[in-house]
Amino acid sequence: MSRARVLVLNSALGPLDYRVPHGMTVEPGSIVVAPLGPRQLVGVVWEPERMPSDAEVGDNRLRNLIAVADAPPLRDPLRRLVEWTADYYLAAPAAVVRMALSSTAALEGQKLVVEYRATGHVPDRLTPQRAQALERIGDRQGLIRELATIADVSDGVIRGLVKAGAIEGVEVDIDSLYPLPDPDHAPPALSAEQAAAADALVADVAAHAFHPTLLDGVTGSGKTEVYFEAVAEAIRQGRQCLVLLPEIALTEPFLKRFHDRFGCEPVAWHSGLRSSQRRRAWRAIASGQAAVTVGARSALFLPYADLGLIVVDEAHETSFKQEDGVHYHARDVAVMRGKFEGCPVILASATPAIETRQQVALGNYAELRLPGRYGVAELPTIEAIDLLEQKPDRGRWLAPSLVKAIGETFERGEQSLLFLNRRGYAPLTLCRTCGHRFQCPNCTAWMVEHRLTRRLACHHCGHVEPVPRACPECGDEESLVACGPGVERIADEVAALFPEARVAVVTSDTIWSPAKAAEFVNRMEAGDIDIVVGTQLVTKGYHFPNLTLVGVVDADLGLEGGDLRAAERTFQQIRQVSGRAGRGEKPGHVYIQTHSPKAQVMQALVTGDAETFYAAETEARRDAGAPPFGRYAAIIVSSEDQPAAHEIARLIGRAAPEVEGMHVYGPAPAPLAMLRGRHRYRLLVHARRTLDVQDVIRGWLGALDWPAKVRVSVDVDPYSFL
DNA sequence: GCACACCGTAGT
DNA sequence: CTACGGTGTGCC
Repeated sequence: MSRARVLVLNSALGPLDYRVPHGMTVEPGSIVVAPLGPRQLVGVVWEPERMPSDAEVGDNRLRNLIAVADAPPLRDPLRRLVEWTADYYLAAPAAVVRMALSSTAALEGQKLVVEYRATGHVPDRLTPQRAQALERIGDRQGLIRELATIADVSDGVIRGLVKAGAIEGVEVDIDSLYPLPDPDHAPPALSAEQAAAADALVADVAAHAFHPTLLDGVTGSGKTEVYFEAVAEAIRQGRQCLVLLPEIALTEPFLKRFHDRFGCEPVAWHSGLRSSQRRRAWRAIASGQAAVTVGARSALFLPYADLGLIVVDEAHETSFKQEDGVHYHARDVAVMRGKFEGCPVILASATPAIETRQQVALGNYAELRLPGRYGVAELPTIEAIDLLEQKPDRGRWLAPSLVKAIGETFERGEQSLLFLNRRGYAPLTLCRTCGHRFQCPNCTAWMVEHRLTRRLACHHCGHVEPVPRACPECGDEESLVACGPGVERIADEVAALFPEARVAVVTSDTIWSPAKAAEFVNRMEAGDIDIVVGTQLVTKGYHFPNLTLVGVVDADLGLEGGDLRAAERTFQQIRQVSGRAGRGEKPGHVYIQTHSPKAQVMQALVTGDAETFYAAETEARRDAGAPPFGRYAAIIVSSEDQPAAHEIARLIGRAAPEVEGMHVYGPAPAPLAMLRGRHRYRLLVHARRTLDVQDVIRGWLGALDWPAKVRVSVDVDPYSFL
């Protein structure tokens, strides 16, 4: 009798064994449908020795597999990646497999749809509508609805023509093919530096071997053009490429640049896809038809048929770290995928993470540097504005010299960008009379006022409520005041200062789809916007030659909270947004508003001396035993029932094993003590780099038990300390 | 994660 | 005795 071990898509369950019925064949990686109780679940066949089950189930208790999906089996490298990810991030293998099978519609097999086209036969009764339809349709083919639109007639006319034999139906695959990018469509003229870097990357692609490279170039140095040459080489070899971007908003400008270089768009993968688009992309990726896929981090686990190159663009971005579900870091998992697939991995960044630079220092990653800006563009001048010296008026946030610079830029007909990493109008609303503060009912967080939507919103759980006229505490009317600035408030200030200027607010609230991003890019390029006020969304990827001024409204914002990467993140973010200035022929200027212009980060930004900053930051990390010289893991205990969460957190704390080279802090209430209605406690594990913390935590938590209402999640290599 | 069994209690 | 919600457990 033939049995199969199956990872069913249920995170609460380990691998389950099934009987393979007569006439069915499966192999490791086969995607199958399995019965589970009264239900049917999708699962993946796995090697039993790689996925041990805790209790062997006898042959007589096995149920039959129901079906094998009409999709290629998950290949070895992907299965090894799933195992590694589950192991490293202490996640259920099923939760990781789920990311690979992220389109249920794709598993339903090939689907045909009937399209219609002219037969050449002229019908006996040729009415004017029929004649018009046949003429406009020509040799085009499509659904009846589409043909009717093309011909500008009702679908009744088309149906009549089908009946009369002038149009016939043909069955075609519902998933139309993606166009093949042409590696020689429009090769750019590369500088000598760029060409040298491109050559090295092309050689790596040709070598068909795992080889991670940090492509380190200042903003505007033409990193994209360089790695596009490696992409072109992979296309020539008929192998697939994956380009990871940190957020959906960046896909739009990327698609455009890709189209310019390769003559068509790549396959896009992100959370905004409709299920039919998702299905089409998934099947094209699995069959090998998709030559180049660009996507958010979730594209990393897709079942590429033959992956020849992985690029992680803006590789330092912290948004590559997934904060819920499986807490993986896409940059690190990308390197592992390259290792299992045996293909090169390019990490492109103007401000690489210290972790990545350390890998270079250790000789694990190669490095290619692009020190100069491409073409005529010069790096912008950078100046700090001391907010203690140049105090904006009460209720204002822009210092006089920045206002003056914005005015001059506007006069010259050039564009300005003001960066503030805070959505909405004001981060806190309170009552002047009684001091009441608006707090989210589900989270330990203030409600943020959004004037565009006239709502108070919680940025953690999405709870929204209308802004009341009167204080809910004391009933006073007109007593509510907004405290602190958000981008909307800065936009108001700018509009008041420069009434003729056209101001755009760019945040995830206004740019929530690739189409919205495209619209913004078009308006910027057409010169329909004079001043942009935006969050981190505008700090990277965009290339606007007429944008010459960047103002950082509050450079100190990211330094609050004492996160171990705060200084590094501030440096990266401001450096990145500075890079938006002066990318064309006109020189760029950057003003950084800060309360501590003497601080090391600010000095590094002003002088442009990245090396000194990185060296000091690296030493500080080494002294503290912080990553990459030591490791952290966070254990988060949460429950709607606060005493239960507290009790289990204490239980876990008491059970902490004594391990040489490891220290456990807490439990303590998490900084976000309540999130989405769940009370949270945190423990922080700090360990020596060489210690297998995952193994220790597995043993530690594995010996404990807690009620189902309490959730315990582990965040290995945490980026968020909330 | 979900379906279903099991339990207690309010309501008849 | 039933109707309902809350909790617990197996699923191969």
